[in-house]
Amino acid sequence: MSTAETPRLGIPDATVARLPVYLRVLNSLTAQQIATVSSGSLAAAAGVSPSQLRKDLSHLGSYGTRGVGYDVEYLQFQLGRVVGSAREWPVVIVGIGNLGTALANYSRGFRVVGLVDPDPGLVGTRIHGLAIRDLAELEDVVGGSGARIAVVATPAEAAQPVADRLVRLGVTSILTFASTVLNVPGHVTVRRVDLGQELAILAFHEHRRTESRAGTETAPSAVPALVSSGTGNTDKGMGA
Amino acid sequence: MSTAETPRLGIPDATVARLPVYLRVLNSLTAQQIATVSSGSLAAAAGVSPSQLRKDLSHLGSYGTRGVGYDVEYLQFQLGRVVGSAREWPVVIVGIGNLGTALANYSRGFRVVGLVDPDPGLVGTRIHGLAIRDLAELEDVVGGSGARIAVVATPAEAAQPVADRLVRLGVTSILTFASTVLNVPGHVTVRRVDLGQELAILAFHEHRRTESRAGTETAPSAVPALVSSGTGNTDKGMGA
DNA sequence: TTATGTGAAAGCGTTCACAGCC
DNA sequence: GGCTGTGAACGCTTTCACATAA
Repeated sequence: MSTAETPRLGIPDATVARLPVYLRVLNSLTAQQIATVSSGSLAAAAGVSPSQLRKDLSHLGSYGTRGVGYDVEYLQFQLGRVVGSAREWPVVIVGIGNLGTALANYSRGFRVVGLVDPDPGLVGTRIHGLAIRDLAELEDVVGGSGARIAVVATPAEAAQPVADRLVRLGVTSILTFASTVLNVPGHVTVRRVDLGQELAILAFHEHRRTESRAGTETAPSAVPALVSSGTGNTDKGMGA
Repeated sequence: MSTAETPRLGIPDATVARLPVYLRVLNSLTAQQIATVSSGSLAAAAGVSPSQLRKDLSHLGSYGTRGVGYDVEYLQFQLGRVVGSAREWPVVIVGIGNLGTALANYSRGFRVVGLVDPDPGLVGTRIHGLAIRDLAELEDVVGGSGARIAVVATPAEAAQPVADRLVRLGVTSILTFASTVLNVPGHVTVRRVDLGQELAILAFHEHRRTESRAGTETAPSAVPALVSSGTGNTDKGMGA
């Protein structure tokens, strides 16, 4: 063990969830031809505190230069290596409604290799040159592409059966938009994004606001704000 | 202050994020004409542990009956009251691409009162009877509807200017799908859903899996699984 | 002097275990 | 007996403060 080339397994989940954000900011910095960046600026752009950014990066290794900052390109490379975004993962999308279509048009960091939908009127349609295939051929599509990541953008009632088939086909990562909770074996990673739920959470915050405006005898107290701008800088001070 | 009718301000954010899930399960139980439910069943259906469900509900009040469980309809009512889903919040959607359209078709617990897009080819088109209006008229649309919740489903570069205008119009809750981090005043709640990022996180997990399969000299160690099925029941035991 | 990297402390969230009530 | 409600323990995440290096 000479130079610390070890990315070290065991990165906290919370950190993993933020790495793609950092990577995106770095991409934007590269586009602006910015070669070096400090933890303060990078953190501000990513909407986190500088110390959190440094702690996050420290889990991957020491890729910065003290007194200077981070070399954008190098850090970008290292992050890309860890996140796996460097390699483009094959992804299969099940359910080509508005949401599925939106995903199909995405193509950063991964490659859509399969589109599946049960609607006969949709089967055969092409998105970016890729034809939509029938749900019955799911086994073929997944098996043929070797995809391990799948997106479930079907109605709620279809989600679980589809997930079961996906898991049987060797899929180990699922992104679902269905409002139901998917039941999968422990070795499968599921991420659920529920648009209705996101709005319901916002509704709660509005509800709380109007309630406190009605003003019972509870202290007014400043609203904490779940996610605000990254203005609450800590550390020592912040560079302009 | 006699009976505990106080929903108590200061519910943990993590709990707030789960309440809509519980509410959805309760709706489904009502549809099945089920009158009573235990924390165990409800938790299983929601994909959380029974103790977590009970703790979550305990923040709202004591709405269950010991030895029996929860009255579905009553709990549904109380949860709806807290979440604010009972009242249908007016929502404005900016950016009517595939994502915006998907949102526009949603209509549970809130009411879409405005659709806005800069594309002249789209302006005038109706979704569920509501006409898409030009981005230039955003002030009119938001002001006229009194909406406090807005969805930003625009390309990344348009998100910040749109958010600025929304905030100026009195919007205090924003759901954004743009990959950039929105800069807003502290009193505004922002929730960001980045589809590309969700996939990037899954890609990381796949990356980690294949890496540990390649097996460097690091200990193999069982993969933790970020989100699995709720099979890991704790408490005492689990019913069927 | 600057800005990173990191132990230590503080803050949250989840799980446990059991008291309390039906 | 059964199941809820909840203090206490535990573990994870974030923040702080400073040692470290250019």
